[in-house]
Amino acid sequence: MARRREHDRDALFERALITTRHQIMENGLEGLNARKLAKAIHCSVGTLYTVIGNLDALILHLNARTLDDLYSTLSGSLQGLDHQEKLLNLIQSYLQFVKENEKLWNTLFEHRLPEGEPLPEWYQQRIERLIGLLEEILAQETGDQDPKRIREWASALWCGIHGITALAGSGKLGILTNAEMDTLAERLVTPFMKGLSAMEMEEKE
Amino acid sequence: MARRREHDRDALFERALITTRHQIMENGLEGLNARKLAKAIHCSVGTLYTVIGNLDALILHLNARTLDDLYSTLSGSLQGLDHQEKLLNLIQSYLQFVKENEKLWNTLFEHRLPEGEPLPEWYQQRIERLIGLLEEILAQETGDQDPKRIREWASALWCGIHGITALAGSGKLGILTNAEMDTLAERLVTPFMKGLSAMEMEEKE
DNA sequence: ACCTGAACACCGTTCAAGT
DNA sequence: ACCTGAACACCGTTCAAGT
Repeated sequence: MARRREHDRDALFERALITTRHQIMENGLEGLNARKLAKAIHCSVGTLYTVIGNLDALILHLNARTLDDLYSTLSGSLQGLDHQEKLLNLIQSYLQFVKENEKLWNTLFEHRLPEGEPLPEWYQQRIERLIGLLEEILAQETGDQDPKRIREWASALWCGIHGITALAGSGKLGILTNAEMDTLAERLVTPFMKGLSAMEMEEKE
Repeated sequence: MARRREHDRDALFERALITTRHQIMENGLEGLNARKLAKAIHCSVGTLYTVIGNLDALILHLNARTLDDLYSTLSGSLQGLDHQEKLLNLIQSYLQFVKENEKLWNTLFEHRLPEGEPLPEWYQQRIERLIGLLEEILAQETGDQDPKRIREWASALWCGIHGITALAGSGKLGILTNAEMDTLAERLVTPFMKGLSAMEMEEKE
């Protein structure tokens, strides 16, 4: 019996998640609301809340899924490339994902937990897995052995690309420039990598 | 008579703006609300609305003021420096401003106009003035003459720094790294600039 | 003319009442 | 046991009614 109930609840949660995904893809995060969602999955608001806890938790699960999709896309895009191509390819795939999933990606950053609430472990791990992809490439590319420095470069570069997508996503990039995200990313990454190699060469002397 | 009324309305608007600023500095954007604000400036909600139009407009004016403060701070910090010091100084002053005005700075990006509404001219100009500071420095530093390319580098770098502050401001930087904003900025900017100079040298051959 | 605040149209979330 | 939806505590914004 308990098993049956569990299954029903899981199925309802899944329906809630998928419907949320659709609603956000169409109208963004601010188009989401509990009453509409309950109606769409054919249950009462009360039942919805017993299943999802609250809207924040639901959105967190949606975001985790978006991060999973991003990870699959990115790690897939690296298959069978030799290592010089990997970095630009990673970034290009990332930007393409952002463009194709604009509203979902915006939700990743528009949504904030109440002040002080930390992101749950299982959520943080999904982000770490992503930055791991970049660390690996940078370690290969630069030949640097210091994991702390690699992590800092990877974070800095990740932030850099994030800035481009964040401003684009909020419609504020157009004030700075007419350039596309891809152009800006190239303008940032190419000098950055060239500088890194130069620094490595100096160090070897 | 008309003059007198104008003055009263302007004074009330100013009080609304200052009080908003205080409320946001203490409780962030989501701590703001029309009823509390009206009470704090001793008028009814109705009167508040005749003066501010709506909350979006009020926040836009607050943000414009924050951008003005940032511009003063940054251009002041460049006075009397020789040109190699300027870039790192600009970025350091920027990061310090963000830290000292965390909630105001967050409001700059947390606040979004309703979908499709463009930012007003007078607001966009304040952003352009800021990017202008960076363009000037990059033009000096690289010696590059092409204004389009300078604008792209400036935008890319601005986005890069923005990414660091945006993730820090939303509490998500700590997932990537324990490094401080300053460290990350240095890790991004130093290779970037080194790469730019290397590219300029190659071009001259 | 101008100010007021009750009223409207929404929210997220809960819990007494029903089955 | 479980589901329901009215009810609570909020929002932003407006406008009939008062001065």
